[in-house]
Formats: sequence, C-alpha cells, structure tokens
Amino acid sequence: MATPKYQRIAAALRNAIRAGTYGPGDRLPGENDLMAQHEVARMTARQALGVLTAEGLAESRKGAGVFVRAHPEPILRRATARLARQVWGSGESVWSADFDGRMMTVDRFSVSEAPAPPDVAGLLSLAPGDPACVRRRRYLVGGVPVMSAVSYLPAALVAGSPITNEDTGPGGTYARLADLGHAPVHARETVRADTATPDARDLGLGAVVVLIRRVAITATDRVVEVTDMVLDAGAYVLEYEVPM
Amino acid sequence: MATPKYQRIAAALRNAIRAGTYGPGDRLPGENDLMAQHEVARMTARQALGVLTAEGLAESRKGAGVFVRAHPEPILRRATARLARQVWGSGESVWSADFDGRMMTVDRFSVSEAPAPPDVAGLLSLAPGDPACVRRRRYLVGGVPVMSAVSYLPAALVAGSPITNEDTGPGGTYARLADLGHAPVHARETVRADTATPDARDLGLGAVVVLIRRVAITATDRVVEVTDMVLDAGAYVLEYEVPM
DNA sequence: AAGTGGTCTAGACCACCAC
DNA sequence: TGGTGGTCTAGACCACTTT
Repeated sequence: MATPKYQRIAAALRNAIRAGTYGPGDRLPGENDLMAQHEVARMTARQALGVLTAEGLAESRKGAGVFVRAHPEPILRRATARLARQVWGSGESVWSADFDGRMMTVDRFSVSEAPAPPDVAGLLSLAPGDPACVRRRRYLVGGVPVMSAVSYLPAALVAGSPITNEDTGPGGTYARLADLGHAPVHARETVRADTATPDARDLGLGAVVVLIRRVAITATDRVVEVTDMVLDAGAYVLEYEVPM
Repeated sequence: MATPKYQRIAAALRNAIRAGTYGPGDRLPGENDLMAQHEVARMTARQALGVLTAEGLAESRKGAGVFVRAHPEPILRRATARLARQVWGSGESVWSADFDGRMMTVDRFSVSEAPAPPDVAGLLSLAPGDPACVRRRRYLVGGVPVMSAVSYLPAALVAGSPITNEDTGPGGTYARLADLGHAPVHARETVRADTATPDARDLGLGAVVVLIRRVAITATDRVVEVTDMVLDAGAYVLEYEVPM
C-alpha cells in the first residue's frame, strides 16, 4: 500500500471535482457511498472527505451531505493611494471601495469607550489608563460574514465628534478626523494569514483568515487610528500599489 | 455531553500551551497518555491532537510524539516605496530586504525559456507562442523553506542580458531591466491566502500559504515582469505603505 | 526492544435534515 | 422516517524514532 487508501480516495474525488464531474454546490458521494464503492470502513471514508474539507474544496452539512464548495467571486480590496483619498475625500466610506457589485451590509456594530490592548495603546501613544474609542463591526456580503474589524482611536481626540456615533457621516471616520485637524496622510498595513482560531470561527468566518492591522498616520506622524481586521481568506483578494 | 470529548481535551491542551505548561518544542501528552488520562478511545485522543495540529499549534512527528510548534520570529517583508528603489538601486537584491538577521539561502534555482501561462502571457502582452524567460527559485531560512517564486519576463526583452543567468549581478533583475531601458517604476501586488495544496506541501511549505502576484510596470506602463510567490504564511508578515 | 503516531476495521448511538 | 454526517468505542498492524 504505497499511498494510504484515504488519500487515494481523496485524490479521486479531487480530480473529479477539477474535471467538473462535481460542480460547485453539487453533493459528493457520502460516507456510505464511499464505503460501498471502495470497500472501506466508515472512518476511512470519513478521513478521505476530511482531506477535501480541510483543503477548502468541500464542506459538510450535518444530516445533508458533503458538497463542493461554491467559491463566490472574491472581493477585491484595493488599498491604493488615489482610491483611498478620493473615496473618503468625496463622501463615501473607505470600505465601500472594497467591494464591486454585491450587497455589503454591516452587522454587530458597537462603539464604546474602553482601554486599548497594550500594543495598540503603544501605537496610539496612550498613557496607561487613557481610554480609547473602540468601534467594532462585522461586514457581510450576501448574508455571509466576510470580515470583522475593530478600530481604536484616542478617546480624548474624538470625544464629542460623530466618530463616537454609529453613523460617522459622509466620508466616515477619516473625513471626521480631517475635520478635527488630524487628517491621516498615510497608513501602514501589516498582513498575516493564519488558520482561524475557535474564537474567529464563532464569528462565522472560514478556516483560513487574513489578519490586517491598519495604522493611520497624520502629516505630523501622529497615529490617530489603529484597525485590526479579520478577513475570510477565501472571500478576499488584496491589492497594493508599490511605487519604486 | 454538551461539547464533544475531543474538543474538551483539545481545549485543555490548548490552554495548557497558552499557560506555558508546554513550551515551544515540548512534547505533548501522546495518544496513549490521553487515552489513560481521559478514559477515552484511541481515535478520540487522536481527534483531539488533530485539532491542535490543524490549528498549527502543534505538529506530530512519526514515531516520536506530538510537539508544541516553535514559531520562529516571522520575516518582515516590507513592500515599501523607498525601500525597494533604494535597495535595488544600490546593488542589493530586492529580496534581501525581506529579511533581518537570519541566513536566507536560495535553493532549486532554474532559468529557462518557455511559454508563460495564459494569464501571465496576457499581462506581459506576449503574443501566443512568444516565449518567456522563466526564473524559478526557492528560499530557505535556517534550512527551512519559506517561499518559492516564479518570475516571467518577455524572452525577447531580456535575451542576452544577465537576467538569463542565475547571477543577475548587483541590484538583481530590476537593476538589469533598468540597464535595458525598462526600469520598473511601480509594482502592483495582489495577495491571497489559502490552504496549501498537496503540490505546495511537497514543496515543503506549511499548511497555510500566502500567494502574492507581483506585476512590475515601467514608466510607459509596460509590464516587464510577473512574479508569483508562494509564502509559508507562518513565516511571514507583509508590510505595505498606503499613502492617502 | 519499546513506544510513537499513521492507518484501518467493524461495529455503535446521536442530532440533524430532507422528503 | 430514512439517510446523513458527527462522535465514539475497542480492537489491530505497520513504519518509524528513540533508547
């Protein structure tokens, strides 16, 4: 037995998917089918299907079956110079640029005043105990959660401004920061990818997540906002312009 | 039984790891240990350990045990304006900027002339049948593969230049392109994350990979190079500057 | 030689979903 | 209600690593 049975079964299914035998949304042969076809025990058939779900090619639905995963067109998130400025400078939310044709909605929104995590407090130059304005929200596309985000701003800086409301007004947070004389002139984004922790999975995101920390900086080098984002990796393509 | 046994066992181990009971590189209780401690069957203990390995918290070594994964300091890959220009403008490889103290070596290098994949050919404005110069290489840090990359350049453009050699000389490919009068002035990078396919796993990369496509563009808007990179997600942090 | 994880079998009960 | 995947048991053999 050169390669394990379950891997051979998985490979056969994978090839069938790639060949189009099973299209997106189609039901794959279930555990019982595989047991019969390949003369194999329950756990072995399960293991084969487990390979496909781990690869993100299939997803199982309790009581229904295992289905080929439908990959919707990924969202193109352009983190590009002109775009950002133009967009929030002219009334739209920065985030509407993330998106190109489907319905994006916001969910689980909250604003509160609370201490920021130590690393964030450091970036924002908050003294220990200084509170931050914390804005949390989750974004859905077609009813499916694709991103959750938390932003931190110095509470003293934004007190009394629309930033402490759910609706920050035309142009969003960045436009309001500009109104306050703290317009960000550039942002630094750090990007990592990881498997979703159980916590993130509770948020309803996929198995692989992209973690972005966006740090917004003013002309005087002041950090006025830190945003931590968790994206469903399968739902997004990030685009960056790199001048040379 | 509110939550499954294997999840409770996995949670206990996870907490023990976070609490420092088991440090990086330490051996976790094995299948036999868990069977005894939790009065559970083999497959259940396995399943619990499987959760941790799937999360990337642990890794199993055949015949030896399951160990807490040692996460080396991630490589900071700065895809930033000044850096890129400065670096290759002054003799160093662009990629040496990826890296900040450990030994990075190249592996499995090859240069060849071959047709580019259709999407790449389109970006490079290659007529069907026009060959591309294909440069493949894999990067190791401390002996561990962390990235593999393939670059495509129009063969007609680079014929006879050092770009067709392994050693492209001071400043690397971009400096040679500049010598040829095709200096790239900016690049567009698209970033995705995914679980590693069996192919990529054969390359020796981790379970989660980051896929970057870098398109290098000249002042006359000509695409002179397309590079596809596969990074071990755990080994990298990407940094981008976004002017606003 | 002893112990480890990797694979595999042949059963079982359950919650859930579709019909 | 019958079929599905999710969980679980109690065994087994193997290749591999460590001692």
